[in-house]
Amino acid sequence: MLDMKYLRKNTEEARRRLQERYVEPEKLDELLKLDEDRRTIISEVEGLKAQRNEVSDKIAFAKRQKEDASDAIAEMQKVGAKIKELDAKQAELDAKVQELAAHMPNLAAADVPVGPDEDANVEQRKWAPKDYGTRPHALEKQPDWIKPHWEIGENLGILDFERGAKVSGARFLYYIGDGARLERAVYNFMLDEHRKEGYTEMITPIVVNDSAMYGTGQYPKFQDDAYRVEGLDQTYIPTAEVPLTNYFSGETIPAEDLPIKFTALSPSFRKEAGAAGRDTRGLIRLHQFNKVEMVKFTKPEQSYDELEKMTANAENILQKLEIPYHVIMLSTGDMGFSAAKTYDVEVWLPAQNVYREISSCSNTEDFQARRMHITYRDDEGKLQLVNTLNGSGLAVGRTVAAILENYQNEDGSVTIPEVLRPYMGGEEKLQATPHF
RNA sequence: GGAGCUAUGGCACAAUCUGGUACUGCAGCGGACUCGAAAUCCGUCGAGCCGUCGUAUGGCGGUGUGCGGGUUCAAAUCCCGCUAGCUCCUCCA
Repeated sequence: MLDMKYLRKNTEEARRRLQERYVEPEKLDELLKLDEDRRTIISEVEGLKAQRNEVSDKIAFAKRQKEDASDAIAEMQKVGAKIKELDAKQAELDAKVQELAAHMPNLAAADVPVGPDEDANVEQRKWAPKDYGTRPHALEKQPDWIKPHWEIGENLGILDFERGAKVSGARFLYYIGDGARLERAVYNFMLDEHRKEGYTEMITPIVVNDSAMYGTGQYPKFQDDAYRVEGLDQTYIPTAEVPLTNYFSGETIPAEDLPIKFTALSPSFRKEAGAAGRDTRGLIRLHQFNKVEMVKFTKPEQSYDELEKMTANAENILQKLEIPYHVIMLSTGDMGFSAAKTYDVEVWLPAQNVYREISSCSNTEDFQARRMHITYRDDEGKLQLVNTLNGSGLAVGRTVAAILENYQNEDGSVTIPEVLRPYMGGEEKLQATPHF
């Protein structure tokens, strides 16, 4: 949620910054007009309420003195009717202002590249291991035996997309045997790494209420992509960002506790509305996937430093796994609704010869905190909104895909990255193990 | 799922039956006493949100007794709906 006072006082700047986010300027004009109408009504109705309060006191006093007050009561009946009418008008305007404001995305930070889509994103840095050994190399032509991860997984008998589709539908799958074990090793490794960095590990509700979805900005605009529980005002989370960030909703956090860092593994549910036909194979775009999430609550002056650190925490996972990636800064048109600035970490998938998003780290500044009313007291004792950040650390299924593709061998086996071996009972290789 | 009870400032509580300035204590803040502190005494204390005025510490007004409605000149109080917690029954890992 944007700050109405900012929009009123800095209208021209706001207009420009909203245009950067591809919001039509008319939306802002409409919002400000409604806001003005609303304030006019408030002034009017508050005057009447002040009058009513005053006269009611007099009536109370008169009654105590056993005097007659029927004239005043008759007069206040008229005032009361007028107040009721204006209250209703104000409620209507409040709802309209709320509706419009709730659909406005966050403003971009000053250094975010302006552009309509991913073509305007700007690469920040690239990383690759010093020694690839015999693995497919990010910078060289790929050998012709290289396979996409879904073929590797099916050949090894560790991924079953067909049964997933049979039992649930497209974009669902089973992990089997070593596949399930690998997924578990990956997210345990991630959680352990984040714990070392001071994140508090959480297990959160996977179903949340509407106000939580609204608080982080998924609602009201993106309801179509959510798995909503029929008959209840609850939703299967699209990311653990929702329960983690809403943990403090409505609360004032002691300033000395900031910054606070949470991490959680959770399944994430997305309908992927509008993605029909894209990435239909493999682990890239599923309706249900595991993700390790990072969330931070900070003071405003800390939040951009903490964004850099969070992105580094995501990168750390891929560096320890020794998988190539690059980091890009998203453009104003490609960023998510609540974000002021976003870094995507994209992992290299050799079989497709592309970088694919595996983490998205965003600073929402006070955009979510304003919706959720999360505050702290500054040095002067005044309440201020905290800043909230969120990032994947990392998408687990996509990490498994990256491991399968980057660590595949010509004989169809997959070498297990060294850091995962302690989590895999010391095993060094995934071999074909037909199960069922 | 059924029944009963509960929800008031940072904390603990009163006022609810019988509608009329939300009591008191603790904590907090300011002051007195003191070399200083404790104790004591005096004063102050509804966080936040909204509107408005002001360069501003802030003033004025509105709102604010879990949430949303209703009745009334006036609601913590009466009525309806909801949420959460507790107790019992039922069920369950």
